[in-house]
Amino acid sequence: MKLATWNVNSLKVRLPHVLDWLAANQPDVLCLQETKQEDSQFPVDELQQAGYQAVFSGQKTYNGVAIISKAVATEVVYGLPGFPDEQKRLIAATVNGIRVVCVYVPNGQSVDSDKYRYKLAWLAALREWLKQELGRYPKLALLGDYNIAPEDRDVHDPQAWAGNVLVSEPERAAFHALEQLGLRDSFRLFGQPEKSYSWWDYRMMAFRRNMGLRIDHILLSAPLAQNCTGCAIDRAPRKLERPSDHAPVVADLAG
DNA sequence: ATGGCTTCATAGTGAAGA
Repeated sequence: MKLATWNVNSLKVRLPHVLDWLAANQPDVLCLQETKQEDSQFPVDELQQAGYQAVFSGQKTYNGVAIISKAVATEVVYGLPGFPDEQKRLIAATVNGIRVVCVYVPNGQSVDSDKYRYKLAWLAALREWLKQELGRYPKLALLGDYNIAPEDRDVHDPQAWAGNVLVSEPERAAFHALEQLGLRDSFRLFGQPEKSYSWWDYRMMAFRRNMGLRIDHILLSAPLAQNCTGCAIDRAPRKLERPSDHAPVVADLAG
C-alpha cells in the first residue's frame, strides 16, 4: 500500500507530470493540493485511463484538493466539519479500509496578518475534528501541504526563517498538537538524508541550491505507523520543465 | 534588495503563494 501527497500548484498545468508520476510510481492513493480548478474541469477521464478514480473539491484560481485512488473511495467528506469556509482545503474518504484525509493548510502569509490567525483557527478546528474522526477510524492518514516546517532541521536556514510564517512557534505547536492525537510523522520514523525538503521557492534558483523547507507531510495513526515500511520525498518531478514548487511525499505501508 | 518566479484572471497589471 503506497500513499502519497503532492501540492501540484495547478492541476491544469501539471496534469502531464501527475500522469507520468502515477504511471511510474503506481501509488494506491495520491492526495493533491492547489488543484486551482472547478470541479467541472477536473480531469476525470484522463485519470480513469491511467487506472485511477478521484474525489475532489475545487474552486477557480485558488486552493482545491483531491484524492486519487485505484480503489473506490467511500464516505467522502467535503470541507472541514464545524468550520464553514469558502476555501476548498479539505477532503476525506475511506480507501482500502484506511481513512484518508487530504489537507491544504492555509499559508498564513505573515505572522501579523488576518491570514495567520485564520491559519491557526483552521488548524485548531482540524485538531478537534480529527479527535472525533480517529475515534471512528483508528486507521487514519493525514496527508497534505501543512505549510509548517515542524523543526529547524526541516528548514534550510533556520536563522533566516526564525519567527517567520511556516516556522513560528504557534504553528509548530499546532503541528505537535496533531501529533499529540497519536499521529506520527511518517518521514521521521526512518533515518533520512540531512537537508530533506519538500518545497523550494521558484526564485533565486532555490531548488538547485537546495534552499527549501519540509512542509508537506504524511501523518499516520498508530495502527498505520506500525506497518509503515518507509517514507521518502521524490525530488525527481521538481527537476522537470515547468515543475510544481513542491515535491511528492510517499509513504509505504505493509499489507 | 520585502525582490527574486509562477499561476490565475485579465487584457496591463495585481494578488497570492511560501
